[in-house]
Amino acid sequence: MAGFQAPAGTFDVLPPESSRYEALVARFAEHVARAGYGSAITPMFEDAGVFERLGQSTDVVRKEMYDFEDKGGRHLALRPEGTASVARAYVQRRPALPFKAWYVGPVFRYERPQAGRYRQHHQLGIEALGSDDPDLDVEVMALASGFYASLGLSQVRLRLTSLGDAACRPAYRDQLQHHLEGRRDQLCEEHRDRIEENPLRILDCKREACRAASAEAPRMVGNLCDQCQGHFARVTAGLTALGVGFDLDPSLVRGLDYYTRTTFEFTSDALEFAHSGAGGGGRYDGLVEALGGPPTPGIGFGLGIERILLTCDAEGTFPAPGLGLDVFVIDTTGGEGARDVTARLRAAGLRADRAFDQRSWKSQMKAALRSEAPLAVVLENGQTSIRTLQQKGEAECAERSAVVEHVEKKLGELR
RNA sequence: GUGGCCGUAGCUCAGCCAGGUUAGAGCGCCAGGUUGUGGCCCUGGAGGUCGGGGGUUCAAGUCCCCUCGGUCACCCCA
Repeated sequence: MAGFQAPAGTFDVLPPESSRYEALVARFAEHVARAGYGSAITPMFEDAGVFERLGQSTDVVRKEMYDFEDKGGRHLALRPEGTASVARAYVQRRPALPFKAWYVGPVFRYERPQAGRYRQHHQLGIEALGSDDPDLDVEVMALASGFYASLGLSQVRLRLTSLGDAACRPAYRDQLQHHLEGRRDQLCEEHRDRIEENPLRILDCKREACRAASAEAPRMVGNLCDQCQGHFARVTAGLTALGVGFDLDPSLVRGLDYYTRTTFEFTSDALEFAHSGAGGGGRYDGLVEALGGPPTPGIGFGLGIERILLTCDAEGTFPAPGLGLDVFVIDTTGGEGARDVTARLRAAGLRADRAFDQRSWKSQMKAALRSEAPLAVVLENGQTSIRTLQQKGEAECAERSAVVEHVEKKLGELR
């Protein structure tokens, strides 16, 4: 166990599990491409200021960011989430609106690792900039919801609320603050002094003290301005029309401060509470402006790949696809035959693997069976044969020179 | 960042509480036997700085301290 290990909170994804990651990303790409989202590839690090615009009361930025100074004295940070980079790219490049993009990649947060919680995890996400049409909110949530469903997941729930906007949130905030101040000594120790900083966060506190104190507290959804209320009504009606199930959750508060209006989270009932969050997102109509761009509405979501796969495990769905080998070459005559035949099979477009190191027949046979290839080509003294592997069958002799054609024919018969 | 539990073979673990010959098992791996040259079965083999460092002791996998990593709760989130 001496030597190097992956840094705390990071991990390696090796075959066969890695094929599951790839299949998940491929499925996501296909799913959102159908709705007109193209892929955005942005840097994994940015000027730290890009993320600081996400809000100073968010832990992800305030205390969990991997920031550092580079050799040129620039203050940079590994991205702690995906939205800010896409928004920054929009401000810098100004693609035509609406701008719809998806992304995949690692994000970094300096946290205490735990099951389902890492210092580097991977997110899939989409962002749609340039429209405040509530139908776009519906599209975004429906895409996420449909993606979970396409994986065979049935225990992922969409929880939804509206956080209002610049017109109604400040007034609500004051009202909430006032309410909580009257009950300051009832709050848990942690939150007693955070009423001014972020009173909304207290609504989400799990401690009995805070829950009691905030039980009667006014809720944002009940204090929306007319426009936000209209927007939210269109959103819920749209989801219902499309058959996307959701639960209204007025206590929902998300970790990033930039959210406005529609805000949502996907949680899996199949996972432990501590890491049950499988994705989340919402509208961020002020973010582009905060990053120095023109006032531009936007909405998007980020989904945690590891959490999704944990959920798949818990629900017994979306297994890792195999390598999909067509044929495995066994050679007990020294290896030159395997070298040449394998090369010819591959050149013909087949997926072929072989054993090395002149192992025994038995060992090569075991490897062939393990490979899950349906066929084996067996090279022995003066003889070449083709065998079915998944069930015992007669070996068919073949001319060495015609082995590729023979394998192709046999594969055709098996399918 | 706070607290609890855990680190022994590639994997899953026993051994530690009451320190004492060459540290074990199952699975996996390699070789041989058996089998219709094939998944079972039988025999043998390779593989371990007992996470790392320090200490106590005649003697440490076992006791103590530190450290690294994992895990659980909190915090927070994907």
